[in-house]
Amino acid sequence: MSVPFAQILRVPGYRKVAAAIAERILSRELREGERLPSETELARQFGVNRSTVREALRELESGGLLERRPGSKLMTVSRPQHRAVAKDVSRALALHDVTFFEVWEALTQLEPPIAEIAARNRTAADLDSITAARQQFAAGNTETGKAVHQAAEFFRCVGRATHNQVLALAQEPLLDLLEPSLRVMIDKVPQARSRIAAAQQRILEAITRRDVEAARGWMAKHIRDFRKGYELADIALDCRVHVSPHRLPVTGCG
Amino acid sequence: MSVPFAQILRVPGYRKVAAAIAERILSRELREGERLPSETELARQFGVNRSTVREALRELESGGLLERRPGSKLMTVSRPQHRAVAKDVSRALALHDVTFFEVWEALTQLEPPIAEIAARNRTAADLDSITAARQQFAAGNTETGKAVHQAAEFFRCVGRATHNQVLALAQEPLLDLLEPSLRVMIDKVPQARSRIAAAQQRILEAITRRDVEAARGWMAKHIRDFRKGYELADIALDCRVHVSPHRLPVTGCG
DNA sequence: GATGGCCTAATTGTCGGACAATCATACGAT
DNA sequence: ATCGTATGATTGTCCGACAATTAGGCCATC
Repeated sequence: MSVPFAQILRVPGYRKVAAAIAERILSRELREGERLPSETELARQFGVNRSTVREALRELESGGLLERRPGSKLMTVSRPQHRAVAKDVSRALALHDVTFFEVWEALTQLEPPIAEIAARNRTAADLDSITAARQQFAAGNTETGKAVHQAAEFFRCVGRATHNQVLALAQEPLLDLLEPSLRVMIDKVPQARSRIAAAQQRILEAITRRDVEAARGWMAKHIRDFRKGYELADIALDCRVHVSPHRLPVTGCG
Repeated sequence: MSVPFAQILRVPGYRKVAAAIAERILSRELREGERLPSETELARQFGVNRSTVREALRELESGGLLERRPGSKLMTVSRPQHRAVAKDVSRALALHDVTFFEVWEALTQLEPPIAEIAARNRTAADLDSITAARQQFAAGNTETGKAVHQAAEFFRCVGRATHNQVLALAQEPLLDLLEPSLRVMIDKVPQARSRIAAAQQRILEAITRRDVEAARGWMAKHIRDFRKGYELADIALDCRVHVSPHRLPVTGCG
C-alpha cells in the first residue's frame, strides 16, 4: 500500500467562530470582564448567521471562557473558574472507571507536599481561613453532607495556603471524588469525625508554627487514616468512584 | 438588613436539555459508543426546537461527553479524553497567570512519586513504551518542537506505567505548560538535550529493575535539572506560562 | 441632588421553516 | 462480488419572527 492520504477535514462554522473568539481571549486581546458584542453584531462581523454564532457561544460558555454575569444579558469574557474545571476533571475520571484506590493513592502523594509548602508559604490570612474551616468541621453537629463538605473545605484552604495555583487546582478533583465515599464513611464509622478533627488540629498547628516536617507528617498520617476508615466502613478500595451529576445546572432550580 | 432573598434563576432550555442528556451519560444509562437520536428526534422528545437541541449538543460536545466519529453524522456518547481535559486545565491555569515557578514546583512534588509508583507497577508493555519514547528523544537529530514533544511523551509513558489514571491525568496539564518554555530552553542551552537523555536513561533503568528509591531519586534530580536549565537559558521563573491556543480546531485546516 | 416611574431600543431565548451537502441504505447492473 | 445509482435521513447553515428581559434616556417628584 502506498502512503495513505490525509483525512479530509471539514470544520463547521460554529467551531471556527468559537476558535476565533477563544484565540482572542487566550491572547489577552479580549480581557476578563470585557463585554462581548451582541450576537447580531458578531454574526455581522463573522459573516455568518446568528444561530451559528450562538452555537459557538455555547461552546465557549461551556468551556468557561465566557459567562453571563447574573442578571445581565451580554456575555462577558471570563477565566475558567478552578472549581468548574475541576468538576470536568473529576467527571472525566469517574467516567473512566477510576477506582477509589487510585484517588487515595494520589491523595497520599499530593497532600503531604501541599501541607509542607503551605507551612512554608502561608500568610496570616491563610491561617484564618484554615482555622475557620477547622472550627466549622469541629463544631460537628451538622448533617453528614455538610460535614463532608467542610472536611473538603479544610483541604482547599490548605491548598490555597501553598500559594501555588497548580497544586491547589490539582487537588480539587480528588476532593470531588472523595466526597461521596467520605459521606458513607462518616456515617458508618462513629469515631471518624473526631479523628478527622484531631488530624486537622495537628496539621493546623504545624502550619501555624511553620513546621514543614510536622505538617507533611501529620497530613500523611491523616490520609493514611482515611484508608483505615474506609476499611472500617467496609468500602472496597477497588470499586469505582462516583460523581454527583449536578454540574451543568450550576444555576439550580429551573 | 434582613435576610437577603435568593436570586431568581431562569435556566434556559438549551441548558436543561444538556443537563438531561449529561445526566443519562453520567448514570451510564447511555453507554460509550452509543449513538444519540437525531436532532429532530431529540427536539421532538424534549418538546423544543431543533435549534435549542443543537445549542445543548454544542455544550456537551465541548465538554467531551459527545463526539462525532470521523466520517459519521450522528453523535455518539463518549468519555472525555484525558488529553482534552488536560488542555482545558492548562488553559485555565495559563489564564490565571500561573508562573513558571508554580509549574516547576508542582512537577517537583508530583513526578518523583510518579516515577516511584511506576517502578513498582510497570508491566513489560510499559517498559516498551517508555523505552521507545526514550529512544526517540535520544535520536536527537529532530527539530526543537518535536524534541520537546518527545520529552513530554517520556513523562507520559512513565505516568501511564503507574497504572493510576488520577496521577497520569494530574501531570498532563503540567506537561502542556512546560512545553513552550522547554522549547526555548532546549534551543538556548546546548547541553540540555544530552542531559535530558541521560536522565531518561537512568530513570528508565531504575524503573526496569523496579528500584523504587532510585526511580524517585533520579526523577527528582531530573526535575531539579530543569530548573538549572531554565536559569542557564535566562528564563525568569516568575514569568507567566503560555499555552498554545490550537485547542478548539482539534480538526485542523479548515 | 437623589429617587422612582416610564418609554424606547437593544438583546436574548426560542420558535418555525427552508435548503444544500453529506451520509446510510437498499437496489440493480456489470 | 464489486461497482454505480436512487432514495431517504441527517447535519450545517440560513432567514425571519416574536415574547420577555435588559439598558439607557427622560422626566416628575421628593
